[in-house]
Amino acid sequence: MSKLDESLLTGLPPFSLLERSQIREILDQALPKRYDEGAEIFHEGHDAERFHLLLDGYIRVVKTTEGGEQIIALHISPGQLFGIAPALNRDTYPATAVAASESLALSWPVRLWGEFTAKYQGFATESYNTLGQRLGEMQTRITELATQAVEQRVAAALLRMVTQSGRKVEEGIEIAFPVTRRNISEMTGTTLHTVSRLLSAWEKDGIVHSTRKHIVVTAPHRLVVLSGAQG
Amino acid sequence: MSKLDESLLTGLPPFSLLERSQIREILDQALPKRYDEGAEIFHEGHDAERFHLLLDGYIRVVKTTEGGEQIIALHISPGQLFGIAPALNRDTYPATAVAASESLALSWPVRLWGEFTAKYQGFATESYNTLGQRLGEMQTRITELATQAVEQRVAAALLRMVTQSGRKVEEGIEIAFPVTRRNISEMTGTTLHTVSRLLSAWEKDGIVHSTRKHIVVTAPHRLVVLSGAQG
DNA sequence: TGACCTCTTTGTCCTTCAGCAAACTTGCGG
DNA sequence: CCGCAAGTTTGCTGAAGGACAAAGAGGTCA
Repeated sequence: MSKLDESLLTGLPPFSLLERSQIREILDQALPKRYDEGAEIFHEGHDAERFHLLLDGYIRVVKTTEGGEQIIALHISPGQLFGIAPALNRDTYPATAVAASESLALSWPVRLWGEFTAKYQGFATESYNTLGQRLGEMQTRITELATQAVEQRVAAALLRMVTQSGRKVEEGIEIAFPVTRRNISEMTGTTLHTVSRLLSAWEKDGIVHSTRKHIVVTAPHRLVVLSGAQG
Repeated sequence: MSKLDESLLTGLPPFSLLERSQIREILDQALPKRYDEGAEIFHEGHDAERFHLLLDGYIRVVKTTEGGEQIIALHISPGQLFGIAPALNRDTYPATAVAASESLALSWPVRLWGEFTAKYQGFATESYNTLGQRLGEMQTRITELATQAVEQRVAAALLRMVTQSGRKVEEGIEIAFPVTRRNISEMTGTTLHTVSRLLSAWEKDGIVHSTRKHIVVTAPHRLVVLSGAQG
């Protein structure tokens, strides 16, 4: 097995302040792994044995209710840490992580967490920044769910995915990983039927263009208006 | 001005591992302050200049939408840290804190945060535990808002307040701070009218007994059933 | 004690959206 | 190339709960 290249980590915030030799050390302890679309990286409630860094692809962090309904808590983009239960002193994962598209991630055993935060300058800070952002995002979703109508929430969810993972194509901006109507309903607390109706309507209005598991936003500004421009 | 008594902090988790002399040091740097019911402790978006510890009373952490609607994000009970923006590297408060009842809190300038976490054993750990719990609670609220009907959410909200602050009285368990129908609607994303109807119905059923700003849960188990026993 | 403000209750109407049902499309595996 | 599974669309119906309206009940302050 060939060694991982140092350039993998060089640009990433948690490691940006580190020496080449330190990055080497970190990489030598990392376990790289590829995940197929739909594959589970870790499961809610299981022992948190490793923490992860996404190099490529997209991850959905999902909670399942006892009724069997799923709620998408979070999307992870390349370069982000995830499954960082140790940062919160938890010893089980609070949610399940599933690859939204084919993905590549590194992971380390949790016992290295303490070492990383102590030894590598900027690592702890950056991790807590991430946490803060996620907390803020969750806040926003709570207020959305509590105060906004379904249409606005769906619009906001689309916009969020676009900002987190949008890539420019000729028609507009495309969401870079596969998304189903059901997925969107799981992000917004509605049904896939309602999402389908909304997307159909927006398609007719020329705001989005969608095919199976694939969405391009052609008029983001109009979506912003629909979303009620929260925050 | 008289010195603060060391026993104030002795039992509290963030300080439980510390020496008497260390607690003295910490107290000497603290600014104690009393807040009337309804008084604001800090405001969303303002510079986070201090972090706080609630000694007595109850705090509501509130977000306001641009439409002017309020959402209650969190309740703080005595012994808990709050306004800990520095833990997440934020330099502004993410929400507004209001005293739900007459309250007493200590506070320290944020520049001491780094010192506290570095110097006092257990302080950092405990803070991040708290954060983890709050994150988990927010998760729970998101799934509730996304999947449960209003009645279940209101029942769950009552139960949450009862567990966090309930005190036993002869009739049942009483929520230890003033709560209005509007407050509950702000916790559950509904209207005060709907909350009023629910409470009236429950009163008729002998599940709760409520007077103005004041709620006693007389049959908690039945409320658990109504809440759908989430989690 | 009276005026006022906040909190609460209750009624009626009406919109939104979930639930149910069924058909259609697309892609994949055998 | 066919069959099947997963994803999507669309119509219909009904119920939950938000919006609007109005009045009653404490509490507080002058």
